[in-house]
Amino acid sequence: MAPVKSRPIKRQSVPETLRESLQERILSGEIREGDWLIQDAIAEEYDVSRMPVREALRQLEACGLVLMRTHRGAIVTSIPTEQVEELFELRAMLECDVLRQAVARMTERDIAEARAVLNQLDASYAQGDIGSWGRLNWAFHRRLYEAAGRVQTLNILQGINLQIERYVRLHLLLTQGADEAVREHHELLKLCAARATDAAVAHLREHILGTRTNLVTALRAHRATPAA
Amino acid sequence: MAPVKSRPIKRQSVPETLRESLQERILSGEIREGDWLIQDAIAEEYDVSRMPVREALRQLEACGLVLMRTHRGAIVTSIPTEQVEELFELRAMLECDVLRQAVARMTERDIAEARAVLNQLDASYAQGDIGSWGRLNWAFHRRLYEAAGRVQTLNILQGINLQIERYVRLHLLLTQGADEAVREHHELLKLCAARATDAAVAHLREHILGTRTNLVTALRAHRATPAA
DNA sequence: TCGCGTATAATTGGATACAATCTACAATCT
DNA sequence: AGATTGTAGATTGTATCCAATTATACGCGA
Repeated sequence: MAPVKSRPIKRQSVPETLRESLQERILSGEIREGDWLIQDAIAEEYDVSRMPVREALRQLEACGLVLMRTHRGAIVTSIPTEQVEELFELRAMLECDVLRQAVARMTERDIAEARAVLNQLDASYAQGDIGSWGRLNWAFHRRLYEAAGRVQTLNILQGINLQIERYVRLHLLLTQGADEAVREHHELLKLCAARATDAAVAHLREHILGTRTNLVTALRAHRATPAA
Repeated sequence: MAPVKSRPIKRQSVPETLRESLQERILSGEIREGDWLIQDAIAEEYDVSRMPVREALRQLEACGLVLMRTHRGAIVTSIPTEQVEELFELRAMLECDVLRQAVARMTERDIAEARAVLNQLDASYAQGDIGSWGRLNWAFHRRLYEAAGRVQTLNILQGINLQIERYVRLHLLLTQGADEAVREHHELLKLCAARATDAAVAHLREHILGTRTNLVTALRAHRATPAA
């Protein structure tokens, strides 16, 4: 039997698997768009063989973060600005739809747990922990939608979030702050708690599309500069 | 310059890679939901080592067709009926949105090529070639939407299509025919050609949601039976 | 007879070695 | 000089072997 040993808790924000580590390095920008991922180099760096590396790369390919071509290796993908814009518009459509269904079924517990995540989100924002902010941002949105019971929609939204997280982080770095988003989150939660469905959905739409506009503008400017 | 050498054409409907072969066997129902995929068995069957099998399984896991658990192997996933229903509703929302944007930008060439795909679709239907039907059905829809230039939306729709194709094929097998869908496809194309955007979108919505209702009903009945 | 613990078999995860393929550069030909 | 071809290096794809883990079957005792 297990002795009085402390449980092997998985710390949440520290990448454990090879895939998670590489994913985090891509999302954080340490590994940049267009960089080649050499299996041998990664294997040596993590002190494993190339096999686990290949598995990790396959998974990253599935997420759309890298592209693998036979006998040519894996390259970190880059999403054109127009497609980043498109992804935000997809978010607006899907999240508004799922939020509408969620609000009607939300329990007090749902509200409370969403508020708890929001508090963590505020904390990470106050500390300037961009990595946690990106993760918690999606966690908050997701928690709001869970009452809808739309598993497949959430899966797709999670994939979209993974795609855009790189640019959300970059946006935070470039603009140094997103006070507006913080306020909008609180307002959104308040509207949900009041069961003001239409107002909540409208607010969410503005929140997402507003972020889209700001982020896309910053991204265009960033990409226009030669090599800042 | 290139001599009179014939191009090395890849035949489209014949699975070439291991992943494509396994995928086709899952979609066709030869490998069923809940079946375990034993690496050794597959490796021997295809006369390769287990390495390529593992790569293929990882890719299938990425598509959502199989689920891999460490040291426990890979199992063919099964989508609950409610989630199949949800996927069709996602299709309705996303495809209607993208069709609206596409119709305005369609050229005569777009129409003509969509019609060409539709003819192939009719042919495969006449021949009872369910495998080709499933593939061409999506190809037709996709061709209609391409003018919208919504790359990310099409990617997501392609993923959804892959998930539901198993059940679409099953539906065709069970109900022995989809004359209604054939007519609706022609009507949809006609409305697009006439640039009747609202009518086309409304028709598409009915087409998808109608298919949803029929398919879900059949699927529920099929799954309710013990082991037919 | 049922539950439990152990031993054995089956299966997967990873490491190393080798073969196949691609890229880059230099030498050669027109 | 420009284009083409050949060769060397780097990189990926696959096979084989071993370790780690899980599932199964058997035996034991209550």
